[in-house]
Amino acid sequence: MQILSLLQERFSHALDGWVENPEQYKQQVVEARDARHGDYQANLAMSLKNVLSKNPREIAQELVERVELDDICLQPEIAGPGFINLRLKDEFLAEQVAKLAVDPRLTVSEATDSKTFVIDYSSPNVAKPMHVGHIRTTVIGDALARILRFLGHDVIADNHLGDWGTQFGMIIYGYRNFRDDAAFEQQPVAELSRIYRTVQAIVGYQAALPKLPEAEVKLAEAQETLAVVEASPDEDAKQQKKKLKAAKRSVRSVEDSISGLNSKIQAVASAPELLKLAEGHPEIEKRSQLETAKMHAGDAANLELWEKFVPISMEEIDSAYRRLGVEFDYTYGESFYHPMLSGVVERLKDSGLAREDKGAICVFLDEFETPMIIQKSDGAFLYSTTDLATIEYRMEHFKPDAILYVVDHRQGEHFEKLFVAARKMGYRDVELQHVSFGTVLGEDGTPFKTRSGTVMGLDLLLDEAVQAAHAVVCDEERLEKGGLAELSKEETLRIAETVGIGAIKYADLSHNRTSDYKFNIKEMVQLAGETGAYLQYMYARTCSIIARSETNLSMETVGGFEIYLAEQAERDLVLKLLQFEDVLLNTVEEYYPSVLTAYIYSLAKQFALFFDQCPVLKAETRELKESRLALCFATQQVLKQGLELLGIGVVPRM
RNA sequence: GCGUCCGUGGCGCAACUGGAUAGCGCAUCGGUCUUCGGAACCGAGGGUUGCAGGUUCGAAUCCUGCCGGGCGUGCCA
Repeated sequence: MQILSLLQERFSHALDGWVENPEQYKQQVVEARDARHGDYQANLAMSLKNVLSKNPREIAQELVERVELDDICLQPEIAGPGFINLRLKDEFLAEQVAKLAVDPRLTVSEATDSKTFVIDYSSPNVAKPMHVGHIRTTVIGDALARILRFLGHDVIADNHLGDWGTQFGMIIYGYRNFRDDAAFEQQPVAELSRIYRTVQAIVGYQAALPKLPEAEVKLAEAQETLAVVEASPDEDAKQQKKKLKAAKRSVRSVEDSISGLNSKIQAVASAPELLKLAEGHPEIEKRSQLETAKMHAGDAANLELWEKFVPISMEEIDSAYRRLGVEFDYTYGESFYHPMLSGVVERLKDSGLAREDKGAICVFLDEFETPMIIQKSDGAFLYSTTDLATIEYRMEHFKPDAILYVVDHRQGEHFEKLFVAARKMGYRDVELQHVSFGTVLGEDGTPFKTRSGTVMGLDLLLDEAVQAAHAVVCDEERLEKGGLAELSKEETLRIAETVGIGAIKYADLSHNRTSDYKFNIKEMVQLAGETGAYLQYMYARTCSIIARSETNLSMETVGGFEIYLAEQAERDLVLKLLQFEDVLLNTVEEYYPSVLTAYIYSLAKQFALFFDQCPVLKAETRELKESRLALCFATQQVLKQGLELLGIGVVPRM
C-alpha cells in the first residue's frame, strides 16, 4: 500500500491545467511530522506563491476544493501560512489493513519498472582472516539485496573476492618455509591463517625496524619546531594559533607512527621463535612480492599452491556466511578478471583515454589532479584495472541498470574516478553507485581492535555476541518469569544465536551508513532500547498472544475478522502498518537500510503501546477481540517480514 | 596544501532531503498497573543544532567565511 504516492498523485491531478509540470510539486506532500497536523501534510501552497502570484492561503483553499480525496481523507484543514493537513478516514485504514493481513506480500506491490541491480559487497580477501571491518559491507549489501528483491527487482549479488593479491605471495612464501605439516593436515584453515599472520608480523617488523630511527629524528624535529613556535610567537595572534596547532599536530602524528612502529617491532621481538624466523628470512616482503609476481606470470608451482589455498580459505569464509545467513549469486574474484586486464589496458590506450606517464599507464581525468593508474611501471595491473574489467564484464553479461558498490568511504575517490572513466568508455546508461559507509570504531573511538591491539577475527566476535545474548536472554530467572523454564538447552542456544547475530546486524544497519559507529557488544544485546533483541522480543509477544487466543489465526482465517478502530493506539498502529511499502521505497531511494530499521523500531514501539492500552484477549466484545487479534497478526507479519529483509531472524519464544 | 565527509541535550543517534513547538534510545529522577510473558506504559529535567553572516514566508538542512575533527591524496586494496 503506497499511501504517500496515492496522495501525491491526487494533488498532482489537482494541479493539472493550473500550473506547469504539476509533477514537480507532488513530493511536497509528506508524512506529517507532528500528529497534531494530521497524518499527512501538503506543503505546496507556499512554494506556488510566486508561480501563481497569489496568497498561499488562497492557493491552499483552492487546492482543497480541487483535490479529490473524499474516498481516503476527512475534510482537509488549512493551517498556518498555507499548510494543508490531511487525516485519513478510519474506514479507509480499516479496509486497507484488512487487505494487508491476508496478503503474503503485505500489499507491497512488485515494481512495474523492474530493474537489474548488481550489488558488489562483502569482498573479503581470501587467505586473510575476516574481521569486524567486513561486517558492514556484508550486512548492508545483504539487506539491500533482500529489499530490492522483495520490491520486485532482479538482483545479482556478486562477491568480488580479493583472491589474487599480494597476500598470496605471503602465504606461498610462508607455506614453503614456516609450515607445520601435522597442523596443516589436521586444520588447514587454522594453519594457513597462522602462516599468514606469521609472515605479516615479520613483514611489519622488518619494515618498522629501519623506520624507527628516522621517525625519532622526525619527532625531535617536530618537537623543536613546536618549541620554536612557543618561544617566539608570531605577532599575529591568529597566525600564532594556527602555527601552534600545526606544530602540535605534527608532533602527535609522529608520536602515533612511532608507537605503531614500536608495537610492530615488539610483536616479533617479544616472541623468540618469531624473532629467529625474522632473522633467518631477511627481506621477506620483497620475497613475498616476488612469489606474487611469479604467480601472476603463470608460474606453475605457485599456481598449484594458489589452487590449493583458495578452497581452504573459502571454507572459513563460507562458514561465516552461513552463520550470517548471507548468500551470493556469483563469487567472481579478482583472479576471474585477470585474463581480461591486458585487453582493457590496450583498449584504453587505443581509444586515447590512457597514455604512458613516468613509466605507468594512466587515465587522466579533467575532474581530478591525479590520474587513475591502470598499469604500474613494472607492468603489474592494479585494482583500478580490475574494477574497469569488472564493469565491462558485468555490462556485457548482466546488462544491469545499476551497479552498487558497498565499500567503505575511504575508497570514495577511487570510485569517483572509476565512474568517470567508465562513462568515458561509453557506459552511460547505468547507475553506478558507491554505497559508502563509515568505520567501525572501538570503545576509544579508534578503529576497532582487541585489547592486545590486533583485529579480532569475525568468528570470535560472533561468538562473543552470542554468549552475551545468551547471558541476557536466557537468564534462568528471566525464563522462569516468562514461563519459558521448560525450554531445552538446545533451544536456548538457538535463541541466543538468533539474538546475538541479529544484535550485531541491527546495530550496524540502524546507524546511518555514512557515519562511523562504536562497536559495543554489551549495548547491542541489551533488551531495552533500540536493539535487535527488543524487536525480536516484540515479535515473540505477538506469537505468544496469538497462541493463547487459540484461534488458529493464519492468513487464510484472519480475513474473517473485521477491523474496528476504537482506540487511538489502534489507529496509530494501523497507520504505521500501512506505511510499510512507502518505507521500503524510501529505503532503497538512496540505499539507507537505517530508514527501514527506524520504521521497524517505531512499529514495535507502537505495538507495545497498543498492547499496553488495548486488552486483546480480555477485550469487551468478541468483535473487538477478533479485531485486535487481527492487528496482532498483521503486526507479527510486518515485523517478521521487515526483519527478514534486514537479514535478521526471529524466534516464536524467547 | 588540495579534495571529501562531518560537528545536534552527559553519551549514542534521528529529523521523510527547505516546513509548523528539533525527535528517539541509553543514563538520571518521579509516577502507573494485584501483568495478555516489565524486555511495558506515562511524565520530568536537560538544546541559541560548532561560530558569524547571507538567501526567503520559513534553515539543523542551501550559500559564504571562520573554528574543530575524520578520511583520502601518482604506481596497496
